[in-house]
Amino acid sequence: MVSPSSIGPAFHGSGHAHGACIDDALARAEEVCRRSGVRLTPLRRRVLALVWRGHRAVKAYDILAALGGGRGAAKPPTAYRALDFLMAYGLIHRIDSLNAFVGCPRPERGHNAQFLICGGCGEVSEMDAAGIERAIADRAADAGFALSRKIVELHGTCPQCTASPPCA
Amino acid sequence: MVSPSSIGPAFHGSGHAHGACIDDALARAEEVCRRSGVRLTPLRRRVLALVWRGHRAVKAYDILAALGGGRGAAKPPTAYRALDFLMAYGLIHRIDSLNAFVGCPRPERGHNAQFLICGGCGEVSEMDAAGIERAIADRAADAGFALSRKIVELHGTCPQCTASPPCA
DNA sequence: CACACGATGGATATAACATAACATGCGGCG
DNA sequence: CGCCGCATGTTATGTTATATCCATCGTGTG
Repeated sequence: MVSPSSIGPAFHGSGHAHGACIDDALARAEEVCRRSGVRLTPLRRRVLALVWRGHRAVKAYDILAALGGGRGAAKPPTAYRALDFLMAYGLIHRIDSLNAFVGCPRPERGHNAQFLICGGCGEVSEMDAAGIERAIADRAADAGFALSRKIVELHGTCPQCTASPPCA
Repeated sequence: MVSPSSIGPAFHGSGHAHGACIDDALARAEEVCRRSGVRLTPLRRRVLALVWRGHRAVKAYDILAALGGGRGAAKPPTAYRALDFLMAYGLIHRIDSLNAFVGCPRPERGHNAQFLICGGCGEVSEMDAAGIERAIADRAADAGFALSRKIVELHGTCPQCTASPPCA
């Protein structure tokens, strides 16, 4: 069985009980907000659940469309405000190279993150690889460069897609 | 003197003869195109020179505005097509986290690249740090992940800006 | 209660970034 | 010439993101 909240370059593939991933993410979010004294409002909760619809990065306008299901469609600021909030508390990450957002599997701790992004299935796997961070910190130090935000987005093909490309 | 085509995390600061950087970049581009049997047309040359206006990342619509100097203003596809061409031949890189483009100081060889991006002066410094590449390759291999595109964009503050922040 | 306030999010508009689809011009070549 | 291929121009539209202003709601306080 795949442990849904484990960290590392684990790709989930198509066969796992994803409901638990969503539930876990929401539970973690409740906890983070409780500790920070901020509110996980129904809207923010809904947006977080939408980001966690899968292990793929989700576009802001897809969120928006999903929100607006009924008649009065939701407007962009509604989605972006919720996404900004979730980012501020580390509950989601933005993947700049995709203009999209992905759930953070472990928002509870400040962490570094690198992303493996499969071009086949679209799955995004978050890592916190000490070796990569160290190499980056070393190089920045050599250059006298004070790091703030570190973006590492690695595109390629995950093991499942390498084994059996998604032809469907 | 600063060697304009040297590689490494060298920041140029404000005091260098930048004309030489532009001239060198154009000369390298001519050479790359000659070898590949493609044409560095006047438009492409102009766009490349505009990207090399400084060591900062340049936005597509700024290029566009600079192109449209005369009467019939240039349209977006004009700029994007030239930028796409320059990217295809490695003459410029796209900085995804800025939606902007920066000249490549050594297009002549296939290479990896990581970018140091100063939030103070905006200067972007391209590196090819073997240690970072190795750490990334190792981690991807552990995950059984076949890498294609590697994005490493490191935001922070360059030595010059750390020493004397650009208050002006 | 009346009021001020801060937080949330709805509404309107527009800015910023990017591409699709089709037309034109121009040089090379049979 | 007639055709092709490439580069560029033109028109329109799609996609992503933000600014600004306003309505609502809960809460603390006089």
